[in-house]
Amino acid sequence: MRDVAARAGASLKTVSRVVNGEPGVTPGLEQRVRLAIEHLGYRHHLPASSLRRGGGRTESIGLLLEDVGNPFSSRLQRVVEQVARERGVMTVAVSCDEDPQRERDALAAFMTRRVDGIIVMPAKGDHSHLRAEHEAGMPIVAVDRSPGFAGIDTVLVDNQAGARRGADHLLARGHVRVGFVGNHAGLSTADQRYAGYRSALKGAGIPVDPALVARSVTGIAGGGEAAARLLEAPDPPTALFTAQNLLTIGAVEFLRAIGRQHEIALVGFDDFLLADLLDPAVTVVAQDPSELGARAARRLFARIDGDASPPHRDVVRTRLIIRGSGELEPTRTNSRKGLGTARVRE
Amino acid sequence: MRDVAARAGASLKTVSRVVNGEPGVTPGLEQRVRLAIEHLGYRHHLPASSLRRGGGRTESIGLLLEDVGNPFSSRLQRVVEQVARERGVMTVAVSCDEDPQRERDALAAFMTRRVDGIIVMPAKGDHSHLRAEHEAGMPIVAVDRSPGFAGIDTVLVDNQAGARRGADHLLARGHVRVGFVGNHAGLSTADQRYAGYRSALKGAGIPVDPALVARSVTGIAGGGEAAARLLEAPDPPTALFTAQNLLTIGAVEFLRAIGRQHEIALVGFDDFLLADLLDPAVTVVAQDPSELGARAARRLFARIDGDASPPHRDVVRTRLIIRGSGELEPTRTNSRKGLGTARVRE
DNA sequence: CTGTTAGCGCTTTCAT
DNA sequence: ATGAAAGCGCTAACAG
Repeated sequence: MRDVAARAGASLKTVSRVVNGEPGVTPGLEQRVRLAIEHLGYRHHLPASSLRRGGGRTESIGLLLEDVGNPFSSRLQRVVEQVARERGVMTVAVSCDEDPQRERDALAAFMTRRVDGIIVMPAKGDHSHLRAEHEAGMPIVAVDRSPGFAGIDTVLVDNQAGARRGADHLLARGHVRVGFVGNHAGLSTADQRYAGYRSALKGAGIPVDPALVARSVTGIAGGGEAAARLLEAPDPPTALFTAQNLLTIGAVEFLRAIGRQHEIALVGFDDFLLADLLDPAVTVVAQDPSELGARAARRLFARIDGDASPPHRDVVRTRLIIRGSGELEPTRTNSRKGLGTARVRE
Repeated sequence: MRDVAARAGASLKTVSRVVNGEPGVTPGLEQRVRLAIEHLGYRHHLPASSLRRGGGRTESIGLLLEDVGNPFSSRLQRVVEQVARERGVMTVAVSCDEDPQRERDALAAFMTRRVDGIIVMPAKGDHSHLRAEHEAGMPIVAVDRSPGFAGIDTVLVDNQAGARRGADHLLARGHVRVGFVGNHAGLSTADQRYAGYRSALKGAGIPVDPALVARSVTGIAGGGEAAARLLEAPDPPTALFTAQNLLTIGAVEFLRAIGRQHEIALVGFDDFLLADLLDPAVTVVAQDPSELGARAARRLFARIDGDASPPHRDVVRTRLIIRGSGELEPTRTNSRKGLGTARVRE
């Protein structure tokens, strides 16, 4: 920048003015400065600029996700990035794979880098650090999951109502033995979905049978294994409610592998690509990650812009998408595993 | 930091030493400093630190993708982020949706933020800016697509060989009328895949029929429409080769919608989740985005660490995954479009 | 082992 | 309308 000033025969401040588009520079001078910039290949240095500037915005935000590879997360990221870009802000995304330690590390790294704000999908466990950073003045919005304490903006999905809706859908079809496969117990979303399942059973006057419940299940493989385990119960389920997208996929794979995909009803929480092309197509309780991300981003930027209103709590509704797998009738016979066993359906 | 020094009764430099874990500080003093840091809630300021430090690493890299929402991109991002994290480096991801203008903007933004390096999946079109930044000293690695000029490290997929393999697979099954559905003509990957298709036909002594080729097709909906168009040709294809994951999905949806998924053979380029659960399961030429990302990231960090060797050109092989859709025999009857119109072929 | 001084690249403040 | 000087938070270089 010094070189630019020298070459243009202007002062540092003038160059600064031109670079930042501030008014009060003679067109001729401005032209000379621009030429010098062009000629020298000068690049504005944002970090240095932020340093001196009041408030010191870095024009970047942090996004802390479970796993960028999960379709739900990546759609969320997509829209957050888009909203940020419209403001000239870049998004730094970190996957922490449900690891609280990594979450803490990433949060610390965000602080150190002085991002302007953070959107976080809290892992399970302790969130005191989150609270600490927030109280230190960092704008933070929790998305998809409750941070476990008040005082912070949150944008959540109506998990309990959605899960209840999904389970009710199966019960309405006449299913009495409905299995539940859920992810990480202790995670707010997982717990709420489980609560929704319980509430549906309770509403139908059916007791919860522990043999039909698998919790803290992880990933596609885990979902398949859990489904297998549930179907081995003495009095096995005729329907499954899977509380997360990967678990649903795992269950679908398993049912298909044993050739019972048209026999065991299935409703999944969270939609996924191609769910409508499977056979049977998978009935799901759909969330809207784009909506979630957009609201979270807007909330965050409102805070960054100085909004000091009390913490908001925004809840996005879910939608039941009927496709076929959730509308299968309960089988009357006791279910048998394995292939090729003929059975009566009635 | 000044406050910390004052409270600990030490100098700024000593605090700096403690913060950076430099040797040569008396344990007692160090303890006092740590206490003061804790008490005052002091946070190290990385941007300021970078500014003064030699070379001024920002400990961040830029990742320029087509669309973070595409599974291929998000898996790539995942692994890049992981490699970066192991070095304490954060990843700034930007989706530019094949828009060259956005690509330029994002690149400029990366420069302005002084990222330590950039991994870019070049959009089609002009890449002079890429070259310019690279010559200005920014470490850059092109991934998945050729940047259109030499001099820069690239990590590519063997698109042409992979596509040839996929098309050959269909030809070997006896198909003579093989349709091609590809994305953006002008994009290196798309062009290479098309070249692979042509080379396969040539090898079989079959001329390329323009009526069976759809290029510059975009997205799931586009893939479906293109498949529809091809099947309406006077002498329609008995097999389709779709050159990108979304196009494959679109074609699958369409074939299924018209009930001919067991009749028209299909091989897709790029694997996708659940491809093995569809009916028929979809035969694909699989790429390995994780491998691609890992190699690109390692290459980038080698450059960042000062590697000045000539540009590398790394090619990752593809793998044909046989699942069913690509092994369907050519139908002898003339194909019928729509529903119910019978026609004779020969 | 510890502290002082200078200065990274930029923008503020205040003069001119 | 333009510029000189001071300083953002930190660390390199050199003292003590």
